[in-house]
Amino acid sequence: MRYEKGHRDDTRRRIVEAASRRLRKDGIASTGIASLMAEAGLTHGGFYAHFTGKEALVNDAVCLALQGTRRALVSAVKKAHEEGRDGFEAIVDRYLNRAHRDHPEAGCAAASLAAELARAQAGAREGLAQEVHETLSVIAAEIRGRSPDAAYAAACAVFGLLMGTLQLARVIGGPETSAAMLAAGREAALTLAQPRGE
Amino acid sequence: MRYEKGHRDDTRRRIVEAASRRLRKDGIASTGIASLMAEAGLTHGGFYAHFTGKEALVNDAVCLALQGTRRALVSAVKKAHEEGRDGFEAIVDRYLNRAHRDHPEAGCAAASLAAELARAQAGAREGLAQEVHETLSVIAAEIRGRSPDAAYAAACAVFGLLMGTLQLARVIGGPETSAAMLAAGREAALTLAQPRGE
DNA sequence: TGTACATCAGTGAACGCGCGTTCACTGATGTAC
DNA sequence: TGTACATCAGTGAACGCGCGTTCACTGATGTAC
Repeated sequence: MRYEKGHRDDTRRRIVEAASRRLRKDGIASTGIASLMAEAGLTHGGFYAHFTGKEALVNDAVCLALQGTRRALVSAVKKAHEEGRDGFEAIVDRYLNRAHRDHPEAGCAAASLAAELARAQAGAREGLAQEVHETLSVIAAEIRGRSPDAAYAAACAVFGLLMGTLQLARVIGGPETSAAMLAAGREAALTLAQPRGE
Repeated sequence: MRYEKGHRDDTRRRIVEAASRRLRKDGIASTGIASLMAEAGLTHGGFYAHFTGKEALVNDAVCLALQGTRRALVSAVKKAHEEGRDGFEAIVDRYLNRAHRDHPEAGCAAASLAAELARAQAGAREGLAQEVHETLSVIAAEIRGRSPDAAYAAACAVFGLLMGTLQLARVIGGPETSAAMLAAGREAALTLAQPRGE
């Protein structure tokens, strides 16, 4: 067909975007190449013109998703600062809420896929560490009154708390129990970011 | 063959135990009935004499694993109390350490499978909520100086923190980065259980 | 005591299906002459 | 301006494989007579 310049890149992007949503929704093992390509409006054979294999796609899709989450946190922080609110609190509220709990396909890839990625081949998590590191830095920047190292360490714990709490809220049934989980996580996150007294 | 009394129950237990390890190691979708039965010394056809389907096995195996984790925490608490140490600190150290990070097959099922269970059919997580609730109660009992409700809410956050931190430590490469994650999680957990000043 | 039968945990072939990957092919367009 | 050819994103049949589940069957034992 000889497509216009940029067509190939557009297609690739479309596949990665579709994968990014499907992987978060269904998990890596349960997401098939054929149905994914169909979702992107293509047939399965063309997949290997864009990627060396499933591993490579997973890597790209996970990185894209993590970038999206980070951007969402950054923009929540920016908006909060503009309105004179606390940036850290904005991050927590952006992460621990019902919409995020109920829509994993549009949410944090770490919460949806961390355990499965830990089991995956190395090629599927080449970019992961860097993306997580940058997200942790965004969180650390909103923790005041500590040395950079201490703020980063606190950010690690906060991100673990957010991820873990969201997972619990998703897996434990009952709207009220689940909402209580989110509330408990929120309060704990704020405690972790408080200026260190004691 | 007409086996001795109790043989059937023994076999069933053996299957559930094998599944409990394999599921935590490889995930639900990647664990096949046939290879699981082979691991238990049987052929795949016999599976349906013991379980209505994969869902039912997953449910039993996850509950067994969570019971194991809870017992480990309870025994760590007991030992700590006998030696005059803090029970909560014992729980945290029992959960966030290198052995647990490196051996998911013998570790916490929530950390390995929470996200996948959230996607699974209802039948695969019938017993989950109760098991998690009991584990949260064990943690809550070691958080002093709060009302029962506040201690339980704090336990929710602590368990989320432990799960999330362990997952991050597993997925982020580099022994030193990973060890720093565990240390950050440990410190944060202790902060969350501290008597409430501020 | 000896024989016929019921029991039932476990066997293994077979079912339809989806998986990741390969590959010969298509066909609309840009380029060379 | 008109024709022949190269390009290459995308197609779809085919590969071997493992999946969850079903089912007719096995065969050692306990029980009934």
